[in-house]
Amino acid sequence: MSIGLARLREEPERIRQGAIDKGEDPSIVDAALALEGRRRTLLGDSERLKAERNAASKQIGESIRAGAKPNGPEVAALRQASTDAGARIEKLDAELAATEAQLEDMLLRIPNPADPDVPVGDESANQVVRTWGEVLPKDVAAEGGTWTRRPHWEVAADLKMFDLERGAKITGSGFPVYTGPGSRLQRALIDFMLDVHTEEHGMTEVWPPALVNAASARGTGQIPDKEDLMYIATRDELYLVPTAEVPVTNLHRDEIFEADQLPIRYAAYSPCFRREAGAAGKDTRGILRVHQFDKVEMVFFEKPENSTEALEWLTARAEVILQRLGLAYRVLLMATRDMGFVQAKKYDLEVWAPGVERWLEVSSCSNFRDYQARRMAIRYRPEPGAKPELVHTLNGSGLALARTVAAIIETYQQADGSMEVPVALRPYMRRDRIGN
RNA sequence: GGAGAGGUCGCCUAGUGGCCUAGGGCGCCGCACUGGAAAUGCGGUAUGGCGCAAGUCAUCGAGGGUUCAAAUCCCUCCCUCUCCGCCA
Repeated sequence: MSIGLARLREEPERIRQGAIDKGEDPSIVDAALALEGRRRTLLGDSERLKAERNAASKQIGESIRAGAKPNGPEVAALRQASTDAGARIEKLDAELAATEAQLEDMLLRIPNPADPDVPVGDESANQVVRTWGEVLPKDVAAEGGTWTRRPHWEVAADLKMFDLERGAKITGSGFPVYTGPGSRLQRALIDFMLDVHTEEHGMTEVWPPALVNAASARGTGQIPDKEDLMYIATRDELYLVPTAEVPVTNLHRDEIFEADQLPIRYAAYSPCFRREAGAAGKDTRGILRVHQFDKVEMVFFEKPENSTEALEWLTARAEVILQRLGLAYRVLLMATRDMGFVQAKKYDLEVWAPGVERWLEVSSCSNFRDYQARRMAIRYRPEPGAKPELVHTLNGSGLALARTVAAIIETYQQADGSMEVPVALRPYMRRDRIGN
């Protein structure tokens, strides 16, 4: 992912301001601009010499064909000229390569400027755009007095829905084992979400590999920036996906679409593996922060003029899932310093978990505009025969399972310790309640 | 894992050191012919960089090497296909 050179030259001010808004050092923008000037000078010099060398080589061929002796003085002089040019080219190209590497490194450190309607500031500037559903209280009034909603891990332990201790035994902490009704709930949720996105929202279902190669990890920016976030199978140089975004976005790396093929909208299930380095000791109870979880991800490839609208639609598709599940949630418009380096605009969906009395992030819906597409060279032809342009990419969870499961358990728990099954999931669960 | 074959401009294919700045066919686009169409004919038809432009440079799976010159020769790697072995 990176900023485009053309844009860097055309609107450095906006990019500089974008960096400031995201809390990054804007001086890289000027440094990159200077390097870009140097690159063009070197490139011009090198190409002029290459043209000379090519001409000389061609002339050697023509002379020999015309009858000159291959070892005669005429050919020797041409050969010398070509060799000399070659030596200078070698030096120039080495310098050029170094300059380009440096430039690329800098471009990678210039963030994608946020859209104009994104609030500037840190997380305190995040805006709650809308809320849906009833924010349930922890204490519930009932005929026989009151009862208190418990955290999901207590309910789940009684209902034998997952087993964290044995997960820790066989793998490590943060690797839950879902059992019995908990296991079926996983299956039901994945099925339900994919059905809604494909049959009702018209997305194409994808079931991608859970490991990707280095080129793919680089494409979506997992390496080199977020390498310590991922599990790596070093022996085979493969990376366990932290989200289906990685394999699915890479589906179309180095491809050119015709305009009538867009938009392309995928819904993909995958397990997600995250080391969560730096989060040790946070959210250790239950399944609020785990190293392996399941997720249905939406990934869109759009024409640039439609991406703004597409983000709203995508976010609303994730909301449909929460609404069908009957879970209270709120939509946050993330502020510049809280939204991430590569996003132009991002909404987070947070679901209310009444047992732990917290808003849990279950979806993050982003528009990357052309920033991600540039790195992966994903383009389209606006008109037949026209010059290819970068597409816009978007993605969003729809939804992440573990936290959604926690919210379901805490929302649907009953006074007697059992759990009601959300109506939308009953056909998939083939039961109305868990326990009793 | 072993043996063999192969990766060329959307698809098929030609091309064993210099008229290859890659030829032909199919498909596609434009024009001509036609009442309209088919057939036919003519022209066009990769991507990226630099340049106001003319143009120029790079790319024949990827990377490196030999050479004045590489699709072509050498080395390493990747992928596909066939056969064998192993296997959910």
